[in-house]
Amino acid sequence: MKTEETTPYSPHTIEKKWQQRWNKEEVYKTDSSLSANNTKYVLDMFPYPSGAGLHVGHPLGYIATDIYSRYLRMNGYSVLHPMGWDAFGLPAENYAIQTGVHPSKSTQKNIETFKRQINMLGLSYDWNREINTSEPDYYRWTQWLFLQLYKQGLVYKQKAPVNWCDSCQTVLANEQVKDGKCERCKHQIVQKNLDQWFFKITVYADQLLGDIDSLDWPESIKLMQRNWIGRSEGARVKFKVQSSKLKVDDKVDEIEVFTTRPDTLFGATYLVLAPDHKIIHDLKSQISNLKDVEEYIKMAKNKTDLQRTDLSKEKTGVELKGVTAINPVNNKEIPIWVADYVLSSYGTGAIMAVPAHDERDWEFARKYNLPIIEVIMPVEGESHKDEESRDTITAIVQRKEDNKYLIVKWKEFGWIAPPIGGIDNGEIPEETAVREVLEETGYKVKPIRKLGGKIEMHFYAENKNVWRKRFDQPVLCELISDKQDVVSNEEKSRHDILWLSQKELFEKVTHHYNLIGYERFIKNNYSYAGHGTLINSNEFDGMSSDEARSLITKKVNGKLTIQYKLRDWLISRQRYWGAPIPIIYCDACGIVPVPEEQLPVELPTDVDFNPTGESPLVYSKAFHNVICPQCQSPARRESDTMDTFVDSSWYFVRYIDPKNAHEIASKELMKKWMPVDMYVGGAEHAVMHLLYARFITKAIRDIGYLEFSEPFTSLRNQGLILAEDGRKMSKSLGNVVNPDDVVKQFGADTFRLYEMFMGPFKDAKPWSTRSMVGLYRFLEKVWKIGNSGLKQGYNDELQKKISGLSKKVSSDIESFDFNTAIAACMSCVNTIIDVGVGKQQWQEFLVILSPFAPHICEELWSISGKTESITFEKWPHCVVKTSSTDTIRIDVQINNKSRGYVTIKRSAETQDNITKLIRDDSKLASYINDTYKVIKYISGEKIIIMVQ
RNA sequence: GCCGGGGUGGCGGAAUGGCAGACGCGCUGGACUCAAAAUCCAGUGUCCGCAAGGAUAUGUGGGUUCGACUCCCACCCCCGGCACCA
Repeated sequence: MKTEETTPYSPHTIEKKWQQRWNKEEVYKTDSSLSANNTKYVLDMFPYPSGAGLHVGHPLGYIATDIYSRYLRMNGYSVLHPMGWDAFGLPAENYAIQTGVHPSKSTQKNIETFKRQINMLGLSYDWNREINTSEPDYYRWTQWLFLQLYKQGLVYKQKAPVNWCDSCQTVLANEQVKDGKCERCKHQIVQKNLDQWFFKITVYADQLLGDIDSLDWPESIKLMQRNWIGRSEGARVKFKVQSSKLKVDDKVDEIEVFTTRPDTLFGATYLVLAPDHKIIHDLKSQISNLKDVEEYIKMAKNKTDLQRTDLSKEKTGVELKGVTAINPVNNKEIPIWVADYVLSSYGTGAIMAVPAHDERDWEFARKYNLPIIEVIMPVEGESHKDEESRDTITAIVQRKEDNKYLIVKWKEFGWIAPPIGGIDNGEIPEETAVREVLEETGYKVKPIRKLGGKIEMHFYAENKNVWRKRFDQPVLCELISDKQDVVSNEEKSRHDILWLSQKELFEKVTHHYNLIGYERFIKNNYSYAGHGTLINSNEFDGMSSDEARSLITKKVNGKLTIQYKLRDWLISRQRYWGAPIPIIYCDACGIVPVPEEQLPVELPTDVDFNPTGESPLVYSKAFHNVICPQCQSPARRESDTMDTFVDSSWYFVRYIDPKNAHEIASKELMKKWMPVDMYVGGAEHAVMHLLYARFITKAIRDIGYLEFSEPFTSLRNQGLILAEDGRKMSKSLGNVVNPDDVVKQFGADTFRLYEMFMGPFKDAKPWSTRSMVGLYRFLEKVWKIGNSGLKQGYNDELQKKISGLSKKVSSDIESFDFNTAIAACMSCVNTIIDVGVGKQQWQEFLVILSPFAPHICEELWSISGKTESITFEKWPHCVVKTSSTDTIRIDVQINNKSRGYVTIKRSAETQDNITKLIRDDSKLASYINDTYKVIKYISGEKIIIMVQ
């Protein structure tokens, strides 16, 4: 292309010009008329307006939704694409403590910065719908929501052990505690018993779990939610408590446990209570070693969560002497222990320990010498008709010098297995093991002990041509001497002897040879946690775990139940900068909800922010003292505020109708827009925000305000943007990239393209300022083409490319593969530079590029003669040209190597013709000689394979 | 430990089971220039070769297939989440 004198690409002039114009003409204002159909709601997770301003990670998601929204508009949709501020929160309050600047002031200032930065990127938000959770107009409805939930019985107040952060001087929700530390300030969390408000999210546990399946969300997020909700099926079983001192009027006569494995009840050899279990207190008078017990409880209480969950440490516990429990299934007397490996907050806070079939109980039982009874026999394979049944042993022989194991390789069948043999009449398994090892290998061994219980195995014996069932007992043996006895020739001819390391065992030992037994042995863990066949369980012997669970539960009058890990949502915060909880305490009337017409309960301004452990609101006379709405006598207001996650659990509803003074949002408008079609944000909200929003949605639905159950139909996560050094961007490392600087240097369009081009949207990827020039160069090329007098011509090769481009970019935008969409645009521009472009084709190209780089495309669009904004231009839908259907491409492989392809008319597609084509193709012909022939030709897959 | 997601040039990354490395960065050489930037042209996985070309190559080892980055099995490593939930 000739280098003509054109105006240089000057992004700042163009971008400023178009941003002003879009703003003035309210191009992005939502068409909110009820008649508008084909609506889409595209939403970003709204930011907390921090003092640091916009970080380059924020726009990644915003640019993606902007591209998505622009694409949808061009496809005829009416798009709701709003932005707002999650403005309540601790940082603003902490800033106030340091500087004395009121949070509303600093927040307002931060919002201005954020907004300026967002606008500088040319993002197509409808600012008429801007919301701010810290404004009374907004939190009035947060409070209203609280009252609705209260009315529904979904809110309660309770003294409960809560997570207290001494640094933040407030409680935290379970979800906000990471590794026993405050998620925000990393301070150690302590447990405090406080009177706090809770939302009953657990009421919805079942629905929250069940509805996950229907969501178009990343599987990883769905899984995290499922795990967080943590549903387990099991049973509650009561154990009678027995004591030498037990009096008739004693209240405590039983302990209820929750177990997921009622089928193992015969193996329950002791009970364990959590250290803070109420029953311990009630049993006090019966416990003979009370001092030891109290000391243990005190020690356990002083442990931090981090210490308690340190799995590398041994479990500890203490027996309650003087009391015992009765296992209801066989009336056996078993000891009761207290140990902090049992949690009071899950199930009943008490467990039945089955050491033979639970790893933790096993570890504990071994340490304290508690009895271990096997009641489940593992089963490998499935049973078949006419099985032969035999009792066998597997001898596990370890050589001390090198820790290798004695293994036999069967020549005829290729099996690799330890010595195995049938137990003869009158033998005990240990004797069989010694005998078999000697017979097969000539080694003399002595038995050490049985490894766990028997294992039931079903397998096909190839050598005998029959299905077999074995009840196999693994026996650990020790080598007496390295010397081998003479082995009979018959045995020798059948197998070789190998010594394998642990690792090799897992790799080489073949199929049905006792892998369960091995694994349990090698991992030094003889508890078997899987299902199987019951043994040592009286009348239930021989049943499967599945059959036995309900029958045993029934026999002991237990109850089959479902247990969740999910706990109620603690929403009280002892801080100022949040929505006040709309509750009044009256000496006469008790807890009185603030009447709806008195909302909002506004935050006072006469407060001292310095944290005291109580809400700063306590010290505001104007706020604290109030008249009881019921009896008009003096009363006081609740001084706690709500967790900011309450604000963000419903904000997407308010965007629908942000200025409505009578309702949270008009039902008609909600019907029109909700639920959110596409929601984009970071994966760090996998369980908190996203679960809370789902819960609140279901709750409002049940109150009658919504007609759907899930707020976010589709969810996409953006990946983290790392610093150039590959580490996380952080102020302290000094590696933060400021979007202002980048835009100043390259312009917004380059910035947008770069962030989308960096790599897959959902992946973490490092920033590279150096690589940005590539995108700038690309736009310079685009600029040059757009400014060099366009021909009227029409180029076939290019038209094919542009049709393909429209298809490629469409599908890439829909699947959030923005990086490859941009690559395709670049490739197209390279073609244009090579072959030239006609005006109409150029305009089509601009439309395709415009969602990514709207400013330059608007400018070139107008330079090309258009007067309307490109915003609502119709997206060029590729007409799939069918002219090429009668020719097909046949890839050619010669001697298993792809060498090229030939194109042929479908009608002429015969092997002879193809053979000729290959011979005529100079490149392909160079790979063949005169005697070559086509050996295989797969028409449907367009593949041809030949051998010379 | 368990559950996810990944391992492809110097770098970011492309590849419905069909010519691996698209696109971009960087680098090398050349053109333009007094010179340098910018721009343009050519090249760029590795090894052998003057070249044509050949060999080799997608974490490691096996397997399925005419054909494997892609599917299956085992292992190693990295990232993220959960973690005594009975």
